[in-house]
Amino acid sequence: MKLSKYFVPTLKEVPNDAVVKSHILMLRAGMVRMLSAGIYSFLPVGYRVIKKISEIIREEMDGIGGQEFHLPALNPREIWEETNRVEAFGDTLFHIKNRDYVLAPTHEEIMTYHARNVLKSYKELPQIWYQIQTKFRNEARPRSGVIRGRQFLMKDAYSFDATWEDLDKSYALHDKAYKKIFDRCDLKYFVVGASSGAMGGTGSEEFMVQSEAGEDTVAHCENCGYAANVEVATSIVEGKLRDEKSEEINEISTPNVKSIDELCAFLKIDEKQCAKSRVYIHEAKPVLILMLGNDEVNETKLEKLLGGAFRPAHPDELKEITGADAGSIGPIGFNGRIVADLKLKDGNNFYSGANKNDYHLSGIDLQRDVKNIEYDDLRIVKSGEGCPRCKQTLKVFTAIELGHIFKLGTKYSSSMGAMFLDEGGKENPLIMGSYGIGVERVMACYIEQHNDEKGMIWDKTLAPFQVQLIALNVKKQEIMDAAEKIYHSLSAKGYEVLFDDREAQAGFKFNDADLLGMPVQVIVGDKKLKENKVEVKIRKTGERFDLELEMLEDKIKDILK
RNA sequence: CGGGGCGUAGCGUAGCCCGGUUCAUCGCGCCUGCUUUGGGAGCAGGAGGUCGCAGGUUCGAAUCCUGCCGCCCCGACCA
Repeated sequence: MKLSKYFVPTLKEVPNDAVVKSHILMLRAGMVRMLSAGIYSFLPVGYRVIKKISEIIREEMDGIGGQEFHLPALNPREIWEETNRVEAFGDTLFHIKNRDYVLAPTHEEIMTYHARNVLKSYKELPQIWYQIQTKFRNEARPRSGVIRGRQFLMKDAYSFDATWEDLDKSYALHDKAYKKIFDRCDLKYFVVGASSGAMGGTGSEEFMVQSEAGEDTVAHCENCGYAANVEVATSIVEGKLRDEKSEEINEISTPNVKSIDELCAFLKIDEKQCAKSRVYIHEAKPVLILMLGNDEVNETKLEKLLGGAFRPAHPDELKEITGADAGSIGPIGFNGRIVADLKLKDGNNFYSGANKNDYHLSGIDLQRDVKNIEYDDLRIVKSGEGCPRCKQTLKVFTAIELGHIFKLGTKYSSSMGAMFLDEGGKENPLIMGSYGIGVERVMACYIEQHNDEKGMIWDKTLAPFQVQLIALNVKKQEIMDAAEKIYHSLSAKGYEVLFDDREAQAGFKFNDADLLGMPVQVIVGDKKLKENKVEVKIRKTGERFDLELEMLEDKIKDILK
């Protein structure tokens, strides 16, 4: 492809509404343009990457026996009523105004619709059906460029099995295929497991990539692969907190000390000696939650423990319940249920609020002084804590969900009446799984992981072109002749070559080439051509060297092998 | 949907507080010509704008007021 005729509108400056690295680079490299919030046009270079990712997905899906479909995005609303998902999706579902259609946000219903009309016998199972197709979701807030859009490409797959054991097999096949896909795309990812357990045998796994643009916060252990959403993540409780000798309780005047940090500074103590208090109202009764130091309460865990609705106490309630304001509350004399995080278990010599404004107590022994105390895992896991599985260090960070595999069970087949006859002639609902990959997210995540200050860095697998051929000074006939010759011979060998034949300064072309980030740059210039040589630059390493013209093809073959 | 920010040429911006003789600025990009050609060139000339939209205040509005639209960020939400 000749760049002089190819639509690649690169930008030198960063468009002001892009914040996320991948978004900035995709815009600057002329790969995408925004049409409206969360709606993007893919330009030729960007679309080449999408096609390559799609092709890898196809190969791996076909490899596990998947059959590719292409379903309509326009769906009659009534099909969605069968599973009650018009209501479930609510405002996220796009509705067509002048006919009773919706724009499909996913395709469980449509796949199940086809399955119920066709799959009548266990002999026809298992089936894996998939497609790579545009989805529509009326996201309240699209963000991060292509990462969260109102219209996006998704590979969605659905499995139909006769038994739960067979579902496990279909699920395992997808798990394997997904790992191959993301490995081939050269993504550094990890898997977050979640055994929902709502229906026997159901489960799901999310394939995640670490990114500041991520929307989930996860705890991950690089050593053993433990990964969990921070809402449910746990960490090991380190060491003992109990000193040999328990001090006596002592009241200390602490004027204007509110936070743990202020308390530590004021008394010159470590935060690990402090028990922080949080009061919640559960079923109209106060519950005191004690946390060690600056640990935060994980309300998801708390909800599991308390069951039912609860909320943080209002400031005026605090005063009424404890006799003090936030900052001076503690367990001694607290009238109500007291639950402490496991890190505090049976500890002594703690500092905590005195339930009297501007006073704290020292020498609190939870064993001795707080008789009715309960313990549970209530804290939000923080980076640096120990992995619950292998005790190595956990990292907490935000991540993007790239893919999700899910054992659906019979939810859709039951509600839509998709039944088959088993060996005994008995009618059963099909047992289903669903499996998704966000195609643009694969691209965005790749760019997030493979870039430098100059631009993107493509590996040969996903690169829009493998070689960027740069002719310096296109007005010189010898240079153009040589470059044209290289262009045609490499193209003839099947290489994808982007030929920069534009009339521009050398620096301009080098910068564009670095921005676009093709794996290999071949530079044809005056001086080296006189020695019958061209220069080759490897984008990833920055390495550059001169090569005899005759050696070029072999070398490129070698680099791209 | 709540909070914050922004909207001036293809992109990035100045001017807005304090309305008018800097009032539409500057850089990049674009067009023409000449020069230049190994890290985003130089000179000369040129094209490109309903200052997001609508209404209001005023002798006069990019500038002040009201409403709307759009975009970004934070949060809530996310089968």
